[in-house]
This record gives sequence, C-alpha cells and structure tokens, in this order.
Amino acid sequence: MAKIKNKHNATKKEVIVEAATRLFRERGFKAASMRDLAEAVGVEAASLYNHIQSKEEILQEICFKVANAFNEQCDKVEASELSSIGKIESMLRFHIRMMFDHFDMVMVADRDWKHLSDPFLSNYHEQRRAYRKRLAGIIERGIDNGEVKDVDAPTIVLIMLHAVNGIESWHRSKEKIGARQLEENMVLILIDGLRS
Amino acid sequence: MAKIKNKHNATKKEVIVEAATRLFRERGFKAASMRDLAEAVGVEAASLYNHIQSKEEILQEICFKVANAFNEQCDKVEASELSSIGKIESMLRFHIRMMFDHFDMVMVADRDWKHLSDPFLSNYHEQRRAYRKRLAGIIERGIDNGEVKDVDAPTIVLIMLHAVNGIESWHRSKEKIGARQLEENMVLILIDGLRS
DNA sequence: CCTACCGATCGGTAGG
DNA sequence: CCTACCGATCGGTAGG
Repeated sequence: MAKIKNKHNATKKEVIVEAATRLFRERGFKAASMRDLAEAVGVEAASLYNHIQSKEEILQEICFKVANAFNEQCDKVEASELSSIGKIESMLRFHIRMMFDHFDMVMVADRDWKHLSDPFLSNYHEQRRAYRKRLAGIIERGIDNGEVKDVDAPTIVLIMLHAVNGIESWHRSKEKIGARQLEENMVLILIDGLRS
Repeated sequence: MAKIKNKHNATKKEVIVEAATRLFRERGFKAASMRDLAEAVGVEAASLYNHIQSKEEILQEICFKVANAFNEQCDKVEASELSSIGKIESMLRFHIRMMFDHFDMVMVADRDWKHLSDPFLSNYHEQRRAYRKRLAGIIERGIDNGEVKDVDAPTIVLIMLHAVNGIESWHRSKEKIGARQLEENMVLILIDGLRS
C-alpha cells in the first residue's frame, strides 16, 4: 500500500507537503493543481485525500511552519544578552538563512498566504503584524540607547524584511557570488547603514 | 452601445485594463476570473472580448507598461549629469514613487509576470535581467570613482529593488507615517549605507 | 490506494 | 453588447 516514496523517515503527509511546497513556489498556489501534485508524488489525485483534508490545509501547514520558525527565533534573540544592533543583525541573518535553507517554504508563505481562508487568514495576518511590531521594538530600543541612527523603526523593518527577498533573484540566476558572501554583503549594507 | 463607464476620455479597453489591474493585484492573476472583471466593469463576461483578445493580453499590457516606465527613466538618468550616487538615488526615488502612484500595476507586474506565456515570458524575463544589469553598472561606476563603498553591486541592486516593495505593507496598513516621509526615510537608510 | 465520477467554475466562442 | 453555450479543468467524494 505504501506507494508514496518514503525517504528519510518522512510520513506520507510530510512527503506530500514537501512536494506541494515546491510546486506552489514554482507555479503559485492557485495555478498548481492537485493533479500536478499527485503526479509529483506518484499517486492518483484522489489518493492524496487519504493523507490531507484539502488543498488549503497544505498551505496552512506551510504558512504556520514559517511563522513559527520566525517567532521562535525572535523569542531567543529577545531573551539574549546581545546589544540592540546585535539583535537586529541576528534576526537579519536568520531571515537570510531561512531563504537559503527553506527557500520554497518561505516564498510560498510570503506570496500566497492571502489565499488562506478565515480563521487562518486573520490569524496569520495578525501574527505577521505582531512579528513586525516586535522587530520594530528591538530597533526602537536601539535608537533610545544611542546604538541606532534615529530613523523610523517600522520603515527599517519594512526594508529589512523585503530586502531579504532579493535572494529569490539570486537563487534563480545562480550568480557567481556565493551564499555566504551574499549574506555578508547584505549584513554589511543593511546593518552598517543603521549605526549612528 | 457604450455601456462601459468612460470617465476621463479612456477607451473601453483602457477601462477594462484599469479595472483588471486592481483586481489582479487584490486576488492574484490566476484567482481573478474574467467574470469578476466583467462585473467590476459592468458588462457580461463575453462582452469583454470585443475589446481584448484574452486574459493574458491584459497581463501583457500591465507588465510591459511597467517595464517601459522603468527603462525610460533609466535612459534619462544615465544620460544626465548627476553623480553616481545621484543617479542611484534618482532611480530609487523613481521606484518609490511608482509604488505610490501606480501601486496596483507595479505589484501585478512584479508578482504575476511568471504567468505570461512565451514569447512574452522570455521577453519580460530578459528585460528584467538587462534592467538590473544597467543599475548594477551605475553602481559599479560609483565604486570605481570612489563615491560608493566597495560592495557587490548586484547585491545592492537586489536590496534596493526589493526593499521598495515594503511599501506594499505600508500601503495596506495605512501607518501614521506619510508617503513623503517614508520616501525620505528609505532614501536615508538605503543611500547613506552606500557612501564610502 | 484506485476507478469512477460530481458539481462548479474556468477562459473563450458563435451568432445575433 | 447580450444570450446561450462549449470543452477543459478544477477541488473533492463515494465506494471499494
């Protein structure tokens, strides 16, 4: 019965979600069909529904997995003894590495979360808002203690979070510059511009 | 016969494309249906096809209108007498203002251009690549003449182009900060970090 | 896990 | 510009 390929101890559901993540990233959530997904996994479309409840459930798994990863890292960094600049740099580096290590997941969550339906849509929307507020808070503390240039904190958050998406173009074009070097360049440009 | 609302001397096709631009931005190109569009315009779905040839033709108009705007501005700036930093700042400001003044258009082109089919897909892809190379060229000249910090030029382009997309979140949340002030903050953070 | 199938909706056309 | 409609495809279910 176990026709779904089952490498590295993954459950069938995990295999489906993994394949879907890649498919959603490549074609977009709406344009990727369950029949495409079934083919990628190696079963008939109807068989997918023995492991998942709906197409949207897959999107939910992807979006909240990403949201949880960022929230947990933010917990750690806020509890750390790093300076304000150090905390910001640490979060920036985490975002960059998430783009490298979990590219498909991060891109799908960022681009397709609007296709969630309530209550997941509101929940995700609110988490996103709260997360940005936390990051702005870290920056504001840096401004208060003189580490960071006095600029609008929410604007810095906007710039940082979106700048990291540039890695998509890099990922796609396979430029000559290496991942490690790209990370250092991004940190250099974005963090150095913040110092007061 | 002219049932399509025709404010400010727009042709029917222009009215359709304008409504479609908003709809595509709100729901995504794939998720927005021609029946939705027909309703927004105030006609039956079949009637749209007297003015346009296909759903994709609308997407083509949107994408290449945006691409042309950026290319033309780049022509002007490259031909100007501005310093290298001045040229980069000028292009950055143009991107920011395009986000403010033509938000739907810019977002759709950026998010949905992959749904074009060949030869438009390859054409757009190539224009995008060439445009980024031109921007990187401006920055590289700035590095050569000592105006700009010595960092990887393509990385700076990636950061600048994507950072500007942060205006989407601002647009959506209607934060307290004004458009003009957001522009100055972005320029301050992104351009000041470049100076050598 | 598959065969067989459903109702809904899609982009688009014929003909007036 | 509309009515009427097409074939294709969608997400998902029944039943085994």
